[in-house]
This record gives sequence, C-alpha cells and structure tokens, in this order.
Amino acid sequence: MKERTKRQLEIRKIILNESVHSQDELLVKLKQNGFNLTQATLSRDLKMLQVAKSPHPVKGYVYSIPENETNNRPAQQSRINYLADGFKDLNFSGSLAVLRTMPGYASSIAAVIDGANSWEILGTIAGDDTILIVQREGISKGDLIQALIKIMPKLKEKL
Amino acid sequence: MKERTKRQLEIRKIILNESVHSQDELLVKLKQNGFNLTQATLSRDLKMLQVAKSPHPVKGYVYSIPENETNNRPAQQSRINYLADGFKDLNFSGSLAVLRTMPGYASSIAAVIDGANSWEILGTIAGDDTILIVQREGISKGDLIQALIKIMPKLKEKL
DNA sequence: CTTCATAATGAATAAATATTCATTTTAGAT
DNA sequence: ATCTAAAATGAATATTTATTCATTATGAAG
Repeated sequence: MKERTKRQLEIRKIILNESVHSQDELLVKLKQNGFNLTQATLSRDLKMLQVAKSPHPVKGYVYSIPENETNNRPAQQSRINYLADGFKDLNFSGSLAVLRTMPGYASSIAAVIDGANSWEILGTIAGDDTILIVQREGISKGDLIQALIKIMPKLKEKL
Repeated sequence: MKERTKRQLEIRKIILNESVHSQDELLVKLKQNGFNLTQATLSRDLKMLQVAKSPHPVKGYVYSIPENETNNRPAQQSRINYLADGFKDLNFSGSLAVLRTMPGYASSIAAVIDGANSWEILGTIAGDDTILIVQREGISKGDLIQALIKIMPKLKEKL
C-alpha cells in the first residue's frame, strides 16, 4: 500500500479515537507510530480527508471526521430499509466486493451506496442483480461491512 | 435583544445560507449588515456557536454549523415517532412555548427535546402533560417550530 | 446615583494552519 | 536501465485564527 494511504488511514484512526487539538499534536502522534512528515503535508492530508476543526464546549478545538450526511436523513431511511430487503449476499475478492441482490434491485441499492459517499468506497458498478464495489486501498472486509451497515442499517441483520 | 445575540443570529444565518471561507470574509459581510466588530470578537463568536471550519472538495475551506447529532440516530427514531403521538398542541407566550401532551408523555418528550440540544432551545421543564420550553432570545415562533420538527419529524403532521 | 463585579470587546500578538516554490520521489513509457 | 511527466513532500512563508492583556460597557446591589 502507498505510504500516503497508510498514513491517512492512521490519521483517520487517531482522529476517530482520541481528541486532537492541533496539527502539531497530531504530528507527534504520527511520528510515534513511525510516520515521518511535516506540518505542511499533514495539512494537505487533513484537507483530503475533509477533517474539520471544530470548537467543542469542553475540549476546546478538536479535529473531527465528517459524518456522511446523505445516509442519516430520516426521510430517506424507510426507502433505504425497503431496498435493503433486496440484498442477497456479499463476497470479497481482492479490493473488490461483489454484492448480489434480488433481480432489479442492484441499481437502486448502488445509487444509495454511491450517494452515501463513503470514504471506504471508491465507486460501484451495478447490473441487474449484482453490484461491484471497489474499495479504497487498505480497507479490510470488516471495514467495508461496517461502512455498508452505516449506509443501510438493516443489513446488519443479514451479514 | 442584546447586541451580541443579534450578531450571533446573523452569523448563523450567513453561514447557513452562503459559503464563507475565512473570518475576514465573514467580517465584511457582517459590517455590510451594520455590525461592527473585530476578528477577535468574531473568533469568539464562532467558538460559542461551535462553527467548524471544514475542507470542502470543491469550495476549499468552508465554515459550517454543526448538525445536532443526537436527533438523527436511526435507532432512536422509532421511539421518538412513538412519543410524538402523545403530542397535543403548542402555544406561545413571549419567549416561552407551552407544549401539551397526553397524560404521562411530557417528561419523555421533554427528554427527547433536551437531548437534541437545539441551539434555539435553552431548556425545558416538564410536568405530567405539559412542557414549558424556554426559547433563546430572538427566536421566532417559526424557528422554534422548525427546531421541534427537526427533533421529532412526525410533529410536522400535527402542527 | 455610585460602587462593585462581571461580561464584552479591541489592539496587538502568539499560535496554528495553508500555500508557494523548489526538490525529490514515483510510476510509466521507451 | 533511462527518460519523462506527474505526484508527493519539505522548508520557508503567507495567511488565518486564537488568545492575552488592557479597557470599556453592563448590570446588580447598596
């Protein structure tokens, strides 16, 4: 895996799990984990990852990964639940995942997945009952499954 | 209404409606609307309002108001919908709103409202079938109603 | 109406972050 | 392997943002 990709995965992990208050602070944590870079590069990484700096009532300023907004709009939720019923199974091959659905469901489900704009998913191609999901480099099966569940909660019961 | 409150309302409105890329830019817009202040004060205002600066794929860096996270968790949604059924009516008096419910519902609904942590709502007091909602200064009836709908979408049908 | 305390603010400055520009690395193409 | 174009990076710097410190408003209590 490319160095920068590895690094950005690590940045993501750190930001999700602890409170970071400045780029320099994050820089130190990254160096402890064996990544060598400067603040300039970190600033670029954060921009790519769309990491926001937000004021927090008690913690001061913290960095945070953006929520996918598309998926948790209540209005869409019931339609998404309905679509999830069309899900059959999910299998992996390298950085590809193959999601099979009941006939006719694939393109709608793919649209939902695309719309969610998950960081883990680079893109999808859908036929009539099959969706090819291209994962981001370095993403594990588990990660992808979690991402899909986030998009379609109902899938949890089926995976 | 206090000057600072008015100003922060305006800041909120601007950020929700247009793309702002720096505090200085926002400062100019505020001055055009008759507010006089320095970047220092603006920085403090943004901290109070919990306005985040986030990288945006095409727009560069943009300021944004945080979503209330509590209210759009799918898991809670069905319970909230259930509770919304207990709603009777809503009336206003000054900066107070009085929300009446079916017997026994008030405290649960109030808990939901409190949990949403809406910027528009300073706090609530609940009895058995009545909730007193204290609004933030400068909030209109319409604003409060919108806020409540955001917390309990089902209310839309009842208001 | 004073006095006292607290909150709000600005000017200056410190601190943090983004970008520019030059250099190095990487990945193909020959 | 060598060349070339594109991508990635660091050092220095420009820009932006937060805070400090001093001052001014605001409001409560006498």
